[in-house]
Amino acid sequence: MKQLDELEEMIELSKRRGFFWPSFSIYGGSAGFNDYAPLGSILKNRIYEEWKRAFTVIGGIEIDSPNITPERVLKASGHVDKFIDMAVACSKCKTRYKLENIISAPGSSRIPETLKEADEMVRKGHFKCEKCGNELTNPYEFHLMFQTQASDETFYLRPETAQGIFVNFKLLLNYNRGKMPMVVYQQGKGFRNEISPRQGIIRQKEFNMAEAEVFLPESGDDNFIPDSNEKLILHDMNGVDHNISISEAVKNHVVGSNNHGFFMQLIYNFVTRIGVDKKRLRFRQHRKDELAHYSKECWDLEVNLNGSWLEIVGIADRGTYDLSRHIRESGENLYYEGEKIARVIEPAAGMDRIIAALLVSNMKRRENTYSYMSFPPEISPYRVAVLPLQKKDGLLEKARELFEALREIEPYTVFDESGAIGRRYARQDEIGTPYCITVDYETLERDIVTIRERNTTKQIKNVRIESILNFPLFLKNPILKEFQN
RNA sequence: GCGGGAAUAGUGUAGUGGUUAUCACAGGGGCUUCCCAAGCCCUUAACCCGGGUUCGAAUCCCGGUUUCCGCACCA
Repeated sequence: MKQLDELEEMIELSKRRGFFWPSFSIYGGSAGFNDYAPLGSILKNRIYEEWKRAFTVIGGIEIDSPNITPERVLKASGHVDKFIDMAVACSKCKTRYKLENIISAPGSSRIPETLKEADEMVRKGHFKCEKCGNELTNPYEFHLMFQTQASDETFYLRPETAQGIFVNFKLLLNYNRGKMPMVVYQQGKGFRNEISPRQGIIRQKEFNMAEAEVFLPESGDDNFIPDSNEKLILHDMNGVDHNISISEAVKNHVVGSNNHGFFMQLIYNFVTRIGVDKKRLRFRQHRKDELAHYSKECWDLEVNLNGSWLEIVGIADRGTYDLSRHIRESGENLYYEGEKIARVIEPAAGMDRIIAALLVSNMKRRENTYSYMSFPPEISPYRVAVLPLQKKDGLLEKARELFEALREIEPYTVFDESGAIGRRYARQDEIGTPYCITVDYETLERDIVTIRERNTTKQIKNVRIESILNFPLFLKNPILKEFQN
């Protein structure tokens, strides 16, 4: 078998065991789309639960708004103008240029609004291809948002979930009885017409995101204060690495505000809590020239995969950009306390990339070369497996009886009777099931079983069945604490 | 989007014009063992799609799709 890199290995495992796979494959597939398979679907839900938890414990509230968004909304947000690029390709050497970059050269004019206008400007400008010197002609539009029509109105599939929150600001603030700061989060799909989707779930045309809009009072910086002393790597806009805690980073003005720092910390805690390897993480600050049209300061949480850095969460300071725009375009009162406009910090997570990071982080290999997934038990798709030591002598029936009972308190329980016991442990290891319960001859005699832990392969013998079934949450069972010693 | 490789069971692969399409792992069944993918037997399962060349195509040619690597793009 050829040597796979860690990403290829993860993709291979995902297809084989059922975390995710390419969509529509019986019809030849379609680039940039993937299905979450059965295990991946559970995993994704688990991660969303943790995301919700992280924001709910600080008082956040959740909404769920449509994917299909009227043009007016995205016009106001700036996406319609910023997301439809015009480009020119060199007819000789095929090099492509963004029209914006070519025209906006020396002291020149505004950006054209229509294709006709662009064509005219390109003709007059006599722009030359930088590579081969050929003259550039025939600009074309490049849509980064998917467009659709309904009853003569133009809609787009949303490129981010954020706007669904901004347009609801007034209703949300009213719901929140006027209280600021206000934290609103949303999970859902986002859509971008990527030119070249790559690497499974890492770059897709339709993807899962989770965003939170943190609405802050106009002034002050004491609403949320980071308080962790854990040192992280902060790679600033000048390319300098700071190995300091976020609290220190705020004091040293590496990070712009306490509020911003707090949410960087919250995101870091969330991502590491679900099991992404700390050693693979760093924060990287956006340079001025790469900031989004709405953003003043932005820190990406990046994960190291295959030796290169990949953005998994962005924490952006959007300032008052979005609310101001919607106030202007809609004419609605999106102020608080009269004339004040809330400032916004936005953590925006790419859930699919987090899942990729999680899978790669947890793929472990034993000395005997067999592999296991070291997910935290709360995150593992299945929490426990029930295995008869063999099928004969009533063990199968006894095990099934335990399985049926256990499933009532822990639905994510697997039953596996086929093949040798070692093979079944290995099977559960590969999908990350943290505990296996084995039913053997002593179970028949004395109602006791053996529990085996995934990461260590250690076993606890002589566990009474009733002491398993008496706990409403299997993972909270004190018996499992023994594995921690 | 461009350029170059590639596409064969669930996964990884062998196969340079005529094969019953190779092998391993995984899966299912059985025997054996009875706590870590052991062994033996049986078994399920594949040539990306569409055209063309040819008596004959998994194999050669063209187009498409997907995928990988570069370039570009990534608000």
